[in-house]
Amino acid sequence: MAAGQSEALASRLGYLLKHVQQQLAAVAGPAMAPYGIDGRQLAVLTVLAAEHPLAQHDAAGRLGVDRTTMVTLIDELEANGLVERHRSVEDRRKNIVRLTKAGQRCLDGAGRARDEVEREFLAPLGDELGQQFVRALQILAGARQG
Amino acid sequence: MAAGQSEALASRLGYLLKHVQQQLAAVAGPAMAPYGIDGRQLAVLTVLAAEHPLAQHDAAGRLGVDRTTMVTLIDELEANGLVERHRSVEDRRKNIVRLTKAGQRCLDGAGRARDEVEREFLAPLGDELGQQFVRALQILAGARQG
DNA sequence: TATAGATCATCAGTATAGCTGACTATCCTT
DNA sequence: AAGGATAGTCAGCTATACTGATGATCTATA
Repeated sequence: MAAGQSEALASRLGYLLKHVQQQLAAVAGPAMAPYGIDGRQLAVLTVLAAEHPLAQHDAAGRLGVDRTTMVTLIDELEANGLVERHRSVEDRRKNIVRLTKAGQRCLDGAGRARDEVEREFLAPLGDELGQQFVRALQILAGARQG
Repeated sequence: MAAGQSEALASRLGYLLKHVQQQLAAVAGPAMAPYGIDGRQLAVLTVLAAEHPLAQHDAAGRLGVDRTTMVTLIDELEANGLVERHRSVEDRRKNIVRLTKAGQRCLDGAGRARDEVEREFLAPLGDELGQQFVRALQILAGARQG
């Protein structure tokens, strides 16, 4: 436990989660920067690559973000040529969002960078505790959804 | 893993941390509400009770928040009569912040409520994994500070 | 077939958290 | 006494994310 921190907060879940998340963001941001995207945009590319085709609305659901937030997110990605919007032919209310070639390349590079950052980030835990940590997060993320 | 979520993000640290934190906040908020404070304000009360007397600047350091954010935080707590500002006699630049009687009562009640929320939140992990999870968070929070 | 209700994307406006930079008052060093 | 550092405050900015309204489209049902 380093300089400024408080002993009294060391076991407060909210405090710990917030600060661990901030620290991850602090190292992940610079790692993504060379690819011209941030973590949220990479997450969008990731779900688009995994599940295809995907409407904006469904992508928002996968990521747990608001529909209006997704509009902005896709706007940015589209402006950078990483994704394309296409009106769905089956349901013309929907925008199908597709990765472009450049989007796929960006995902490949930035995805690798992210994986490397995550590995380094978890390194202080060692192998076993690191895996238990991720498993615990998965359980907690799943336990109260929807 | 519930309805809307993406398989592809299940192992992404940033995604998991963000959503677990949001879910904790979603249950912690209502639990604090009866005491008229939120999680950030409770954190302030907690460090003030643990370490005493504490200047605003030092409290900000303990919590890892900006000095200007602390001004607002203390403003709110003071307006509700939970803390008092006093100019330090040794160093008249500093505001010593003290819990009032009401602040102590609030901390007692809200602190218990928070502890209960945290216990319930971690319950899906079981005893052992829950403890490993908290230990992992403490290591990660400490590993890269300052 | 006509109509009512739901869904999807978008936009404008709003709220909040957190920051930077400027300012004042005070302290410390020389 | 003077210069530089520190503590608190404030105004203003940015990022994030929400609500509510709107238009287009789909679905169900009478």
